[in-house]
Amino acid sequence: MTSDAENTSQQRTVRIQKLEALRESGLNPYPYKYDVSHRADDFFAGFDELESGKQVISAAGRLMTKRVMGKASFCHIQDDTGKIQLYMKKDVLGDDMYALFKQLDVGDIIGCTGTAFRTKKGEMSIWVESFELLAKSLRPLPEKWHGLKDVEVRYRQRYLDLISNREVKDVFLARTKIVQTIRSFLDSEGFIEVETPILQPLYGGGSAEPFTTHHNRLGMQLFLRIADELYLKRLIIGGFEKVYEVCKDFRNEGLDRQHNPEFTMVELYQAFVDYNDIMELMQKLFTHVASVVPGSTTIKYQGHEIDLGGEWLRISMLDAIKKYADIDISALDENDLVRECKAKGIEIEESRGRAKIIDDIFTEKVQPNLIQPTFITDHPLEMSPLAKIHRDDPNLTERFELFVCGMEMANAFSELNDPLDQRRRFEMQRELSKRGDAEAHVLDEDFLRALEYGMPPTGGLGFGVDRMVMLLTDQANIRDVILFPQLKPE
RNA sequence: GGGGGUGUAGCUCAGUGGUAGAGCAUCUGCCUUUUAAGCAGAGGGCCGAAGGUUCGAGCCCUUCCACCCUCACCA
Repeated sequence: MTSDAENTSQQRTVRIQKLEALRESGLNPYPYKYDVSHRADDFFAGFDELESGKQVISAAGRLMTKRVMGKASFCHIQDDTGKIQLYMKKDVLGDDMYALFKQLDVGDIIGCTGTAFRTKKGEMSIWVESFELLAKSLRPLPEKWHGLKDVEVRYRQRYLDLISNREVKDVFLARTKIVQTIRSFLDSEGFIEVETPILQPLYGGGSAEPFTTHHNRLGMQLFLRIADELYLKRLIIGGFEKVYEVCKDFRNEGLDRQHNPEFTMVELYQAFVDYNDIMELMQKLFTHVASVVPGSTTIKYQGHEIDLGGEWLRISMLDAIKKYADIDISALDENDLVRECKAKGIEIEESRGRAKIIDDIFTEKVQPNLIQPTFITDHPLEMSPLAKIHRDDPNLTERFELFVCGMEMANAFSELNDPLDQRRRFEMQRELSKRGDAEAHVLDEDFLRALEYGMPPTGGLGFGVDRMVMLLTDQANIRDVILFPQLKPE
């Protein structure tokens, strides 16, 4: 992308000349404040009273359109809540101020005072008595009718996207509302919101490659967290019984429409409950959030109609793989699985361990079928180094993942609280690491020490906020729910 | 990394080998309830970059860059 001064030179030069002319005439093109009595939504909501009372009001915003018709003009200003039409009349404003108006450019920020009135066509407008330039704009805005379409510019210069495309702003307002709703739900359930380190001497709690960084004074390598799990469990050990964190996590992975290297999760941990309780909590939370945004438990996502309000499907990982891939993995070791996948034409990467192969089968054969909300439960032991062994089957764990529209939305366990078993699991991961698995969990002695003091039975959950927002706002790409998504450098 | 696509004026887009186009935006003039305001005129381009083919390249070829889609990778 080319973008700079030389490109916009003509229009920019004209605007800088206007700016200098304003300064010479004694006007500050960048004054300090403006008293706003009404924003657009207040104005429209109270219009009838404002009009009949002839009350003088003030409004401010960015000039978005401008129609000069000789001695009278119309324009629209846009504020945080909407657009208001202004009527500027030469014999009301006086010659000087009207001349100033004609010098304004679309994109300038102005404030005005005046009274409410309706035009002949019925548009609620302000009959402007005076206005003031609040900030001069030096670059032309995107085209008023088509808006800004160039995706790269939309992400790189998100402010232009937000100015030009109202529906984009609505998605981010919805995101804020969703996060608020999650918080208020968890608060009302008695959870305590906490903050744990982003810079960690060891990374843990997930299978992912981390970003590394360095602390100069301590002379040590640090990692940006890939998950919060191990710190939140330390808090459970410390006596907090219900904690959660809205956490930015970082994973050094490829980018696609469901992955951004920094993303937001909510993780929560509750003492004295198991994964069945957490499953109920997840469902309750999700349906509650949907009932606020978009406002219904029946939602549409990319052409699918999703019913969050009904019964959610539950199927064990083994049964799901039997059903969709026709493989009974419980009886098969790593070599058998490799053979079976080859026979069935399932693409897998060999010599990465049994867990990865099962995950490959699941991702390829099962996941795309999980459209309605589905809990996949009871994952094999090797896949789940932080989950407690299943009470009925020592080869499985008490774990679930939630899928909607083929997207993984959440991951939860009855948390492993047997410190000696946890040590063995870390050691299994170390073997995977030796075999070249860059995402294997690393052994965390400090965490093991904490576990050895005793952690109560605990249910834990992590879910992706970005993906939840995607689902609830019907966005296909994670970049459309992250204000400033990661891009290659310009 | 593989496959497909896109890149032309500030923005949205036309332009399949023969002088670089439109609408909006900008500048000048007219216009006192317009609303994608209108009318008349003007300026604005290294056609993503570099090579090549050709008498002649925005267009054809090669390489590169950026972005999008898709596959792979990635809980």
